[in-house]
Amino acid sequence: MAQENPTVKPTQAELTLLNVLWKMGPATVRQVHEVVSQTQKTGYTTVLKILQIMHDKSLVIRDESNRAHVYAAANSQTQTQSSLIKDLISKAFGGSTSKLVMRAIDDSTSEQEINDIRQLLNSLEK
Amino acid sequence: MAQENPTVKPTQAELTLLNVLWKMGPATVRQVHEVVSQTQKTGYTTVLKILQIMHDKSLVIRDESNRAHVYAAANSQTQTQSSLIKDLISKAFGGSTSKLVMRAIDDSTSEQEINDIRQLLNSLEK
DNA sequence: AAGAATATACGAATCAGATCGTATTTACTC
DNA sequence: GAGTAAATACGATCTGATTCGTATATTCTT
Repeated sequence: MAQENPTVKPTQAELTLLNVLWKMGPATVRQVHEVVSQTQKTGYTTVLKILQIMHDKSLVIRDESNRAHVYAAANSQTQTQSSLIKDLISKAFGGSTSKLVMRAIDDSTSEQEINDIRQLLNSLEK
Repeated sequence: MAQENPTVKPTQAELTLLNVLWKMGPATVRQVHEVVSQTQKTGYTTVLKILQIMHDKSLVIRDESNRAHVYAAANSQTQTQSSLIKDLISKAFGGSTSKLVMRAIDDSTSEQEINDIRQLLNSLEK
Protein backbone atom coordinates (compact mmCIF):
# COMPACT_ATOMS: atom_id res chain seq x y z
CA MET A 1 0.00 0.00 0.00
CA ALA A 2 1.33 3.40 -0.98
CA GLN A 3 2.01 5.88 1.74
CA GLU A 4 -0.50 8.70 1.56
CA ASN A 5 1.46 11.40 3.27
CA PRO A 6 5.08 10.77 4.16
CA THR A 7 5.17 14.33 5.49
CA VAL A 8 6.16 15.90 2.21
CA LYS A 9 8.68 18.67 2.60
CA PRO A 10 6.99 21.97 1.77
CA THR A 11 8.65 24.46 -0.52
CA GLN A 12 9.47 28.02 0.43
CA ALA A 13 6.19 29.51 -0.76
CA GLU A 14 4.23 26.65 0.71
CA LEU A 15 5.85 27.08 4.08
CA THR A 16 4.90 30.74 4.09
CA LEU A 17 1.25 29.81 3.65
CA LEU A 18 1.46 27.04 6.22
CA ASN A 19 2.78 29.53 8.74
CA VAL A 20 -0.33 31.61 8.17
CA LEU A 21 -2.64 28.63 8.51
CA TRP A 22 -0.99 27.46 11.70
CA LYS A 23 -1.36 30.90 13.15
CA MET A 24 -4.91 31.63 11.98
CA GLY A 25 -6.38 28.19 11.87
CA PRO A 26 -8.61 27.18 8.94
CA ALA A 27 -8.98 30.06 6.50
CA THR A 28 -10.18 30.97 3.04
CA VAL A 29 -7.90 31.98 0.21
CA ARG A 30 -8.92 35.57 0.75
CA GLN A 31 -8.03 35.48 4.40
CA VAL A 32 -4.68 33.90 3.74
CA HIS A 33 -3.97 36.36 0.99
CA GLU A 34 -4.81 39.31 3.19
CA VAL A 35 -2.25 38.23 5.74
CA VAL A 36 0.42 37.34 3.23
CA SER A 37 0.03 40.52 1.26
CA GLN A 38 0.88 42.55 4.31
CA THR A 39 4.48 41.47 4.00
CA GLN A 40 4.68 40.43 0.34
CA LYS A 41 3.31 41.67 -2.95
CA THR A 42 1.75 38.37 -3.88
CA GLY A 43 -1.33 38.19 -6.10
CA TYR A 44 -4.56 36.57 -5.00
CA THR A 45 -4.50 33.89 -7.66
CA THR A 46 -0.95 33.04 -6.74
CA VAL A 47 -2.03 32.21 -3.23
CA LEU A 48 -4.99 30.29 -4.61
CA LYS A 49 -2.80 28.31 -6.98
CA ILE A 50 -0.29 27.40 -4.34
CA LEU A 51 -3.02 26.28 -1.97
CA GLN A 52 -4.45 24.12 -4.74
CA ILE A 53 -1.06 22.57 -5.37
CA MET A 54 -0.66 21.99 -1.66
CA HIS A 55 -4.01 20.29 -1.66
CA ASP A 56 -2.87 17.99 -4.46
CA LYS A 57 0.19 17.18 -2.38
CA SER A 58 -1.94 16.68 0.73
CA LEU A 59 -0.11 19.43 2.56
CA VAL A 60 -3.47 21.00 3.32
CA ILE A 61 -7.00 19.77 3.61
CA ARG A 62 -9.96 21.80 2.43
CA ASP A 63 -13.59 22.13 3.16
CA GLU A 64 -15.50 22.66 -0.08
CA SER A 65 -18.93 22.80 1.42
CA ASN A 66 -19.11 26.53 0.91
CA ARG A 67 -18.29 28.50 -2.18
CA ALA A 68 -15.15 29.87 -0.61
CA HIS A 69 -13.13 26.80 0.24
CA VAL A 70 -11.64 26.68 3.69
CA TYR A 71 -8.07 25.46 3.91
CA ALA A 72 -6.25 24.03 6.89
CA ALA A 73 -2.79 22.62 7.36
CA ALA A 74 -2.80 18.86 7.03
CA ASN A 75 0.08 18.37 9.41
CA SER A 76 0.89 20.11 12.65
CA GLN A 77 3.55 22.75 12.82
CA THR A 78 5.52 20.46 15.10
CA GLN A 79 5.40 17.56 12.66
CA THR A 80 6.50 19.79 9.82
CA GLN A 81 9.31 21.33 11.81
CA SER A 82 10.55 17.88 12.70
CA SER A 83 10.46 16.88 9.08
CA LEU A 84 12.41 19.94 8.01
CA ILE A 85 14.99 19.49 10.72
CA LYS A 86 15.42 15.85 9.87
CA ASP A 87 15.98 16.78 6.26
CA LEU A 88 18.59 19.36 7.15
CA ILE A 89 20.36 17.02 9.54
CA SER A 90 20.66 14.33 6.92
CA LYS A 91 21.84 16.66 4.17
CA ALA A 92 24.15 19.00 6.02
CA PHE A 93 25.07 17.40 9.34
CA GLY A 94 25.91 13.87 8.36
CA GLY A 95 22.82 12.65 10.17
CA SER A 96 23.97 13.90 13.56
CA THR A 97 21.34 15.74 15.55
CA SER A 98 23.83 16.76 18.19
CA LYS A 99 26.03 18.43 15.60
CA LEU A 100 23.10 20.51 14.47
CA VAL A 101 22.18 21.41 18.01
CA MET A 102 25.74 22.33 18.82
CA ARG A 103 26.01 24.53 15.77
CA ALA A 104 22.73 26.25 16.57
CA ILE A 105 23.80 26.88 20.14
CA ASP A 106 27.23 28.11 19.14
CA ASP A 107 25.57 30.55 16.77
CA SER A 108 23.04 31.83 19.23
CA THR A 109 23.90 35.03 21.00
CA SER A 110 20.88 35.61 23.19
CA GLU A 111 21.31 34.83 26.85
CA GLN A 112 17.59 34.14 27.07
CA GLU A 113 17.74 31.48 24.40
CA ILE A 114 20.59 29.70 26.06
CA ASN A 115 18.62 29.65 29.28
CA ASP A 116 15.58 28.28 27.52
CA ILE A 117 17.68 25.52 26.08
CA ARG A 118 19.32 24.69 29.39
CA GLN A 119 15.94 24.43 31.02
CA LEU A 120 14.76 21.94 28.46
CA LEU A 121 17.85 19.86 29.07
CA ASN A 122 17.24 19.94 32.77
CA SER A 123 13.70 18.76 32.28
CA LEU A 124 15.03 15.77 30.37
CA GLU A 125 17.45 15.03 33.16
CA LYS A 126 15.13 13.71 35.86
CA MET B 1 30.90 48.20 -1.49
CA ALA B 2 29.05 45.12 -2.64
CA GLN B 3 29.35 41.98 -0.58
CA GLU B 4 31.26 39.38 -2.51
CA ASN B 5 29.98 36.31 -0.81
CA PRO B 6 27.12 36.64 1.66
CA THR B 7 27.33 32.88 2.18
CA VAL B 8 24.95 31.94 -0.60
CA LYS B 9 22.69 29.08 0.32
CA PRO B 10 23.72 26.05 -1.71
CA THR B 11 21.10 23.95 -3.47
CA GLN B 12 20.60 20.27 -2.89
CA ALA B 13 22.98 19.09 -5.60
CA GLU B 14 25.52 21.70 -4.64
CA LEU B 15 25.44 20.65 -1.02
CA THR B 16 26.11 17.07 -2.05
CA LEU B 17 29.28 18.14 -3.81
CA LEU B 18 30.32 20.42 -0.98
CA ASN B 19 30.05 17.52 1.42
CA VAL B 20 32.51 15.63 -0.75
CA LEU B 21 34.90 18.56 -0.95
CA TRP B 22 34.80 19.12 2.80
CA LYS B 23 35.58 15.49 3.37
CA MET B 24 38.26 15.05 0.72
CA GLY B 25 39.73 18.49 0.56
CA PRO B 26 40.58 20.02 -2.83
CA ALA B 27 39.72 17.62 -5.61
CA THR B 28 39.33 17.30 -9.35
CA VAL B 29 36.02 16.75 -11.08
CA ARG B 30 36.96 13.14 -11.61
CA GLN B 31 37.68 12.59 -7.97
CA VAL B 32 34.45 14.21 -6.90
CA HIS B 33 32.53 12.24 -9.46
CA GLU B 34 34.04 8.98 -8.33
CA VAL B 35 32.84 9.55 -4.81
CA VAL B 36 29.43 10.81 -5.77
CA SER B 37 28.79 8.03 -8.24
CA GLN B 38 29.18 5.49 -5.49
CA THR B 39 25.84 6.51 -4.08
CA GLN B 40 24.18 8.16 -7.09
CA LYS B 41 24.01 7.55 -10.81
CA THR B 42 25.21 10.98 -11.76
CA GLY B 43 27.10 11.60 -14.99
CA TYR B 44 30.58 13.05 -15.10
CA THR B 45 29.58 16.16 -17.00
CA THR B 46 26.77 16.79 -14.57
CA VAL B 47 29.26 17.02 -11.74
CA LEU B 48 31.47 19.21 -13.90
CA LYS B 49 28.62 21.52 -14.76
CA ILE B 50 27.49 21.92 -11.21
CA LEU B 51 31.00 22.67 -10.05
CA GLN B 52 31.26 25.29 -12.77
CA ILE B 53 28.01 26.86 -11.65
CA MET B 54 29.20 26.80 -8.07
CA HIS B 55 32.34 28.54 -9.20
CA ASP B 56 30.25 31.25 -10.84
CA LYS B 57 28.37 31.63 -7.55
CA SER B 58 31.65 31.63 -5.62
CA LEU B 59 30.62 28.58 -3.66
CA VAL B 60 33.90 26.96 -4.64
CA ILE B 61 37.28 28.19 -5.68
CA ARG B 62 39.35 26.46 -8.30
CA ASP B 63 42.95 26.06 -9.24
CA GLU B 64 43.30 26.11 -13.01
CA SER B 65 47.05 25.75 -13.12
CA ASN B 66 46.80 22.17 -14.26
CA ARG B 67 44.67 20.72 -17.00
CA ALA B 68 42.37 19.07 -14.52
CA HIS B 69 41.07 21.93 -12.43
CA VAL B 70 41.15 21.44 -8.70
CA TYR B 71 38.07 22.55 -6.79
CA ALA B 72 37.73 23.43 -3.14
CA ALA B 73 34.87 24.66 -1.03
CA ALA B 74 34.94 28.42 -0.71
CA ASN B 75 33.34 28.45 2.70
CA SER B 76 33.90 26.19 5.66
CA GLN B 77 31.43 23.48 6.52
CA THR B 78 30.73 25.31 9.75
CA GLN B 79 29.92 28.56 8.01
CA THR B 80 27.63 26.82 5.60
CA GLN B 81 25.89 24.87 8.32
CA SER B 82 25.27 28.08 10.20
CA SER B 83 23.84 29.67 7.12
CA LEU B 84 21.49 26.77 6.51
CA ILE B 85 20.35 26.67 10.11
CA LYS B 86 19.74 30.39 10.14
CA ASP B 87 17.65 30.04 7.04
CA LEU B 88 15.57 27.26 8.53
CA ILE B 89 15.09 29.10 11.80
CA SER B 90 13.80 32.18 10.07
CA LYS B 91 11.47 30.29 7.75
CA ALA B 92 10.08 27.58 9.99
CA PHE B 93 10.75 28.58 13.59
CA GLY B 94 9.69 32.18 13.69
CA GLY B 95 13.29 33.22 14.15
CA SER B 96 13.67 31.37 17.43
CA THR B 97 16.83 29.34 17.78
CA SER B 98 15.68 27.80 21.02
CA LYS B 99 12.52 26.50 19.39
CA LEU B 100 14.59 24.74 16.78
CA VAL B 101 16.92 23.30 19.39
CA MET B 102 14.02 22.13 21.49
CA ARG B 103 12.37 20.46 18.55
CA ALA B 104 15.62 18.75 17.57
CA ILE B 105 16.16 17.51 21.10
CA ASP B 106 12.59 16.34 21.46
CA ASP B 107 12.99 14.40 18.25
CA SER B 108 16.27 12.81 19.16
CA THR B 109 16.11 9.34 20.52
CA SER B 110 19.75 8.49 21.04
CA GLU B 111 20.99 8.63 24.60
CA GLN B 112 24.46 9.41 23.30
CA GLU B 113 23.24 12.47 21.46
CA ILE B 114 21.46 13.82 24.47
CA ASN B 115 24.63 13.44 26.48
CA ASP B 116 26.65 15.20 23.82
CA ILE B 117 24.22 18.07 23.92
CA ARG B 118 24.21 18.26 27.67
CA GLN B 119 27.94 18.43 27.69
CA LEU B 120 27.97 21.36 25.32
CA LEU B 121 25.51 23.16 27.55
CA ASN B 122 27.69 22.51 30.57
CA SER B 123 30.68 23.93 28.78
CA LEU B 124 28.74 27.12 28.19
CA GLU B 125 27.81 27.28 31.84
CA LYS B 126 31.14 28.36 33.35
C1' DA C 1 53.20 13.17 -35.49
C1' DA C 2 48.87 10.47 -35.28
C1' DG C 3 45.65 8.63 -32.41
C1' DA C 4 43.68 7.62 -27.98
C1' DA C 5 42.47 9.24 -23.68
C1' DT C 6 40.92 12.75 -20.81
C1' DA C 7 39.67 17.62 -19.79
C1' DT C 8 36.73 21.61 -20.11
C1' DA C 9 33.21 24.41 -22.55
C1' DC C 10 28.83 25.00 -24.30
C1' DG C 11 24.21 24.56 -25.18
C1' DA C 12 19.87 22.20 -25.04
C1' DA C 13 16.22 19.49 -22.71
C1' DT C 14 13.69 18.60 -18.71
C1' DC C 15 11.57 19.52 -14.46
C1' DA C 16 9.72 21.97 -10.54
C1' DG C 17 8.53 26.15 -8.21
C1' DA C 18 6.31 30.50 -8.41
C1' DT C 19 3.49 33.97 -10.52
C1' DC C 20 -0.37 35.73 -12.69
C1' DG C 21 -3.89 36.65 -16.53
C1' DT C 22 -8.05 35.10 -18.24
C1' DA C 23 -12.05 32.08 -18.34
C1' DT C 24 -15.62 30.06 -16.01
C1' DT C 25 -18.66 29.17 -12.24
C1' DT C 26 -21.38 30.44 -8.33
C1' DA C 27 -23.97 33.34 -5.43
C1' DC C 28 -25.97 37.50 -4.09
C1' DT C 29 -28.64 41.94 -5.09
C1' DC C 30 -31.97 44.64 -7.04
C1' DG D 1 -33.98 36.84 -13.79
C1' DA D 2 -30.25 40.12 -15.17
C1' DG D 3 -26.23 41.95 -13.68
C1' DT D 4 -22.53 42.38 -10.60
C1' DA D 5 -19.33 40.59 -7.31
C1' DA D 6 -16.44 37.06 -5.80
C1' DA D 7 -14.67 32.50 -6.07
C1' DT D 8 -12.35 28.64 -8.39
C1' DA D 9 -10.25 26.53 -12.52
C1' DC D 10 -7.09 26.56 -16.10
C1' DG D 11 -3.21 27.39 -18.60
C1' DA D 12 0.85 30.10 -19.90
C1' DT D 13 5.08 32.15 -18.66
C1' DC D 14 9.33 32.76 -16.22
C1' DT D 15 13.05 31.40 -13.56
C1' DG D 16 16.27 28.32 -11.46
C1' DA D 17 18.00 23.67 -10.71
C1' DT D 18 19.54 19.54 -12.76
C1' DT D 19 21.03 16.62 -16.26
C1' DC D 20 23.62 15.28 -20.04
C1' DG D 21 25.16 15.10 -25.12
C1' DT D 22 28.31 16.94 -28.13
C1' DA D 23 32.10 19.91 -29.41
C1' DT D 24 36.54 21.34 -28.61
C1' DA D 25 41.04 21.46 -26.44
C1' DT D 26 44.93 19.37 -24.22
C1' DT D 27 47.98 15.80 -22.98
C1' DC D 28 50.02 11.34 -23.23
C1' DT D 29 51.58 7.17 -25.82
C1' DT D 30 53.75 4.86 -29.22
